[in-house]
Amino acid sequence: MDDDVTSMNEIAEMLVYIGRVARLGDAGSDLTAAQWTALRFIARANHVSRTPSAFASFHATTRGTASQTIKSLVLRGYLVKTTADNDNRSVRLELTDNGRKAMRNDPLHALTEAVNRLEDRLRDALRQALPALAGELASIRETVAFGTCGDCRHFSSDGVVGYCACAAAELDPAELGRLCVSFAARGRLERDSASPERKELL
Amino acid sequence: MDDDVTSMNEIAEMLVYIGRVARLGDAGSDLTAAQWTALRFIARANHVSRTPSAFASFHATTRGTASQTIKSLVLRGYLVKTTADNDNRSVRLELTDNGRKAMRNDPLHALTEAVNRLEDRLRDALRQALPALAGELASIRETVAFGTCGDCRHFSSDGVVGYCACAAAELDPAELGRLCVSFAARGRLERDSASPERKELL
DNA sequence: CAATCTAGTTTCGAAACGCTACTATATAAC
DNA sequence: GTTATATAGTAGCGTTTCGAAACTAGATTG
Repeated sequence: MDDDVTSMNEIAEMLVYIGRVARLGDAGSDLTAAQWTALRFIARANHVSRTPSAFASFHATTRGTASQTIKSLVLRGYLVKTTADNDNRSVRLELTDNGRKAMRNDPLHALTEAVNRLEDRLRDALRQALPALAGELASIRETVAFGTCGDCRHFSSDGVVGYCACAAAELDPAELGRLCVSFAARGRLERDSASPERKELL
Repeated sequence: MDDDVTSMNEIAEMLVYIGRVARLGDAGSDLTAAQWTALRFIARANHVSRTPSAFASFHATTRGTASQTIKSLVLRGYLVKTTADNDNRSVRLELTDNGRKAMRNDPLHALTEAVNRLEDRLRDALRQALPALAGELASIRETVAFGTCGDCRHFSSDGVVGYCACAAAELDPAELGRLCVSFAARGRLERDSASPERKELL
């Protein structure tokens, strides 16, 4: 029993350790760790999630800090801002050609390569365990979880086109693998009322 | 093929995301995230690894920064310094009673709890995959990996007492589950000459 | 149309961090 | 045994990050 607690702690510490080491490897390139995280997020987020606010919650920081990080990327010409069609307060972010080019040198590739070298069995296990873990963590913390539309509870498919119950609209197939702020994990039911303020997005 | 690359990237990003979210939850308590990391490390490191330098490499930062972080914990009465018996330059760090008490409120417990809620199958997979991943990452980066004596290549046991080939000495059973700077992963052989400067420790 | 909510920005102070320079001890070379 | 070199740790400085709070402006509710 006590043994078990110890081993959970070891897993948790290892997770933090790996995340930190991978993130800090970002040093040396022309972008800072925070800037890489932002660029990566915008590159992987779906349409409604490519906003400063969504990045702020993904990055577990404040909107103010997120705004600064994004501003620096816009100044460097890696991101462009456009105002959303339906809401003049809101900003949509997109990668420029330079941004896409920069992403090809993403220092995270070291971790990607490390994942690649794992046995298939372990890699598959990670693929399953990590989203579940992110969901549990978000539930405990009562924060927003991030996940892809294809894994989302709001998603359904009639075999031909995907549908998102959250957006109440058909889903562009390209969005399926993208991150969404209004992601809701499938499976466990208790998590239903975790984040009260989750309505209009996507 | 291209699909595979995408999914490795997703795993890598998820790892960084979870690590970051867990770490940032540290905010709100009386210690900063860096201070928690230091306290946690000293609490989990074996005898030869409870030094400022070992913490610096674990935390992927410089010795200068590590020194500051540790100084602040000493000032707060969470750590004490003693000079090593055999080397007057070197410092050994230990938790005080206050330090141990503080550890009971470690904000990382949210992640530990999340790990706890996973299915057994997934948790076991993490227990295997993460050390392997840390080893691969360290190998790619050519940095020091961290792991516990029990998983170390230098470790052997005749069934009664454990022995560490690196320290050339019997191993206190209490050290088995502790982190060590001179950890060397078992299994893959190619990793043998990864870090040249790994000799005298433990 | 007034009150309230939300998206985003700005400013400021505190801390983290990397870098460089420095002290002191240990080890190696000759 | 003296000199050179490596290692453990610290101190100071400038940059960057980050959180908190104040602020602007567009949306929403009643």
